[in-house]
Amino acid sequence: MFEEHCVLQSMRFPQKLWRIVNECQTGAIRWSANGDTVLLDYKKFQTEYLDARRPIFKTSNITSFIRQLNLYGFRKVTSHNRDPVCNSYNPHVHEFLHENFRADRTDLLFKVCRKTGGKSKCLQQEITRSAEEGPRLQTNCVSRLKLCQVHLPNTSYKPKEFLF
Amino acid sequence: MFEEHCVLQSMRFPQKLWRIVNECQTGAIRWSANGDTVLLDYKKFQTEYLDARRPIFKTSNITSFIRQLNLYGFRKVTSHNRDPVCNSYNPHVHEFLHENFRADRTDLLFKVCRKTGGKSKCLQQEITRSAEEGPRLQTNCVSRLKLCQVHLPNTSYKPKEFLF
DNA sequence: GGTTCTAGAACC
DNA sequence: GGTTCTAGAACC
Repeated sequence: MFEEHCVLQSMRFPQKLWRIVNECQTGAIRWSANGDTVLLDYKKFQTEYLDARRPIFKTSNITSFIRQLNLYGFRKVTSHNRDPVCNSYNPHVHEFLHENFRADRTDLLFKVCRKTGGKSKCLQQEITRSAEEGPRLQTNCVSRLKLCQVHLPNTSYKPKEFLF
Repeated sequence: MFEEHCVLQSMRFPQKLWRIVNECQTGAIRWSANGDTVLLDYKKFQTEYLDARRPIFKTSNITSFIRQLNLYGFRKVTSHNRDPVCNSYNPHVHEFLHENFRADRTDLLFKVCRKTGGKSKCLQQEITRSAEEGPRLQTNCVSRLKLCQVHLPNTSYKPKEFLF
């Protein structure tokens, strides 16, 4: 278990995040029902994963963690197409989307990389983004509508297996 | 007490903040030992003053609260001239400085105003800042050195009277 | 005027 | 590559 913790610490941000989303059992961080976005409970996440006494990330600051998400291209999901878990009863839960950060898709994970000031190393990501954006979002909206009809509290995507 | 709460809600940010710094008894927010900066315990402050069930500010988000501080010209105090309370034993305590936000100086409070994109309404503040900056900081460093020698835990400036 | 999301820049 | 502080911009 101690060794496990050391492995986590040494990983890069996207890999570390993917691992944590899959292993967390408390709802601090989890996949949305579709498995294509991440649901983050700021309050729980701070307590469980940003505790300075047990450092997993180098910061204990939720703001710095959000900055990392943005630097890696995650975007907040707002407005009508949020996961139904993000409602007024769960004010601390926020949803983040990255085209290439999805449950069961470790094959895409290499495309999640840090945005740099100048030219990005994630060339492939840039190229494919515009082509995928349109249809994906459409599909997402339809499935979200269905979800809203049948949603039960705490329904969220359960990963089938851990690939790391 | 309920009425009191309504009054707080209707105040502008600097006045509201000044009031809270003076009335808070828990250490969530308080004056530094000198009374010229504000010590903010993110964790306690979130619980006590950003609770969505008892809204004082319109946000329950500590990040938005910090954005307000910055918009009004508060700056984080970093490096060696921090108040001794801001140490590794108090990881949630952060210190903020505004030239015109000080204990017992309500006469300066009108100069604490929102930075706008273009021209600021706080013309007087702009003019006096450069003249005051040098000597004030020097004095501050000396007194901080003394404080470091004699510092006792939880020592902080106690306001003499509430002027609102 | 207040809130939110994201990014710039400097630093480690 | 990660962290921190601050600001831009859009929105309410």
